[in-house]
Amino acid sequence: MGLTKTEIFTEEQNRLAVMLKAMAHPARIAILQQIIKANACICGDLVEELGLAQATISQHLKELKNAGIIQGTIEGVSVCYCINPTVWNELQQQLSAFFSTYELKTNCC
Amino acid sequence: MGLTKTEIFTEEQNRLAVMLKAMAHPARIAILQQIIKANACICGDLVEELGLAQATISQHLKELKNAGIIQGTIEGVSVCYCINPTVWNELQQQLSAFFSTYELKTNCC
DNA sequence: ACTATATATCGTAATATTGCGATGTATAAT
DNA sequence: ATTATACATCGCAATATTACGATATATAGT
Repeated sequence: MGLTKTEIFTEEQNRLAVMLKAMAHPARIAILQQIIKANACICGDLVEELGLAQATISQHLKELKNAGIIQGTIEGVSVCYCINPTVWNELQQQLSAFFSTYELKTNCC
Repeated sequence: MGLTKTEIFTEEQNRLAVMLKAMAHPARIAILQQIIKANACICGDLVEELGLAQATISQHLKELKNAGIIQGTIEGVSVCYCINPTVWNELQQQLSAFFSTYELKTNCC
């Protein structure tokens, strides 16, 4: 064993899990915050901002990109990363919907 | 290596990462959905609902409980699990705030 | 006390993640 | 063409996750 049984879950559950997993690391949360804060796209600045090696940051960026949360555009020597608005909004919607399904009721344990 | 460098991140970043990580698995998303749907708390029903072994479900429940997202109350032979309203709302607030920091601007890559 | 039921925990195998140094690749400048 | 800069990728070691069978624990009913 050791691998998730994706086949027994819905497409939606798997997709949400992938997105959340991409965000579920302090370094990647910090990267997203930095990208959002700088509005325009950043790249190697992240290596200096956070205290991680270049290879590590690059790997984290790849994971965020794979999940579709960010997008990178080559700009000369460097690469400019920014939020993917479509995916970002999609995720926001889905999470919002997910959280709002819960409603506190007294008859619980 | 192989372990996250939590010391270089803020308390908030680490906390959010822990919560998201707890939710970042299709089985645990399914479990949360089931718990919310059934409103009142469930337990071993989850084993039948999802197609996973009892030990596996128990482990997933433990992770959700460790993150504080759910809480379990012993009820005779069985254990009743339900959402922890405080943590749930906290997480909802934090995520909402996080997502709303982003605002689309044209001058991007 | 004995048995059934429900859940938790242990131990284990397979696989994934994290982080980094070293190295590759691709553009810009001289 | 050569060199510098910026990233990406490879390979590795340490650790974490996922899933499950087997076993422990704890309550309820007889």
